[in-house]
Amino acid sequence: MNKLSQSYGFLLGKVLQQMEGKFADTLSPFNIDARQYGVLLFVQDKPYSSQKIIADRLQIDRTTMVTHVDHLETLGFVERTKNPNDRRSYSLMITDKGNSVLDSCWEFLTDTESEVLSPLNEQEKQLLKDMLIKVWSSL
Amino acid sequence: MNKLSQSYGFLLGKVLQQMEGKFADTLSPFNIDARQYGVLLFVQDKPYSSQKIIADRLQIDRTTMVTHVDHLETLGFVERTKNPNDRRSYSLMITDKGNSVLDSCWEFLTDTESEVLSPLNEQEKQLLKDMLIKVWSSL
DNA sequence: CAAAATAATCAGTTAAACTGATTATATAAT
DNA sequence: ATTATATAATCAGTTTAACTGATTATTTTG
Repeated sequence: MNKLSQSYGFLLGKVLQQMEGKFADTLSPFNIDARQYGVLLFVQDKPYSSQKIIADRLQIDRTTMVTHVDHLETLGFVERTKNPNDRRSYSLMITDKGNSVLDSCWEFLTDTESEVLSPLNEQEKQLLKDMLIKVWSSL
Repeated sequence: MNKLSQSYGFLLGKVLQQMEGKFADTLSPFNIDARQYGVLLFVQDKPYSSQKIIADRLQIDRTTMVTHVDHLETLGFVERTKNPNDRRSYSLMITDKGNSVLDSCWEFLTDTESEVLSPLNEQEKQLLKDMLIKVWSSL
């Protein structure tokens, strides 16, 4: 076994590359990518969030967030309303259409994850998730 | 805990994003990125490989591989020589300079990985590596 | 009230990977 | 042996995603 295929960066990247390709199969019919799906999930979970909040939590560039939200708004998946307590920012809300897209895709996306991680048993998958959450929480 | 921060795709992506940012600090003084470092590691491990072989093994697009190798060759880190058994392909060889770049960076890169994964203990890190290798091997 | 900070946006740039076509060489089929 | 097919590498041009730096509107601080 060589250095490259022992390195975390390489391994994480290749596993992710595989997943993202398959995610795209599910999401492209809805004209969004995995990051936009993530933003939509965030807005569903934390309604009234501002773009700044989402950008910070998801570590997405502020200007990139603008284009993501523009896109989701154009598709009618989220709505921007001015936050009355701070009119510089928007309160984002997911729409019924947005909710239905999340629902339509969720099972396919988790199936994709399971498919890619199929060499692992249930216990290992849970362990992997726990470890990744532990690491992500510390960032 | 919400759906997003429970999803493997999201978690893998964010952990990787963190690592790649730090890898860049180590590698940019040498004017290469993590993928080019990976190609260089591959060539060190499997000398005489063709671009096609590397592209297949590392799942990198063939034309992207051309630019990676162009770049590494320009920097004097690899050499292209025509394979006498199949003059369509090159045999790539790492140079002394290439070896020395690999050596100079390796410790910093593995330290970066450890730093990002620092919430995990040694046993967990090994377990994570084993699981990622298991998944990657199946792809 | 004036100055500094913040949220969102915009125009323009950079960077990475991809598409499709081309050249040189090798392999397979008749 | 000759023709047709396949392969490795390359090139020009496109696409895509994210980033930089400046601007506007609004809020907070001094």
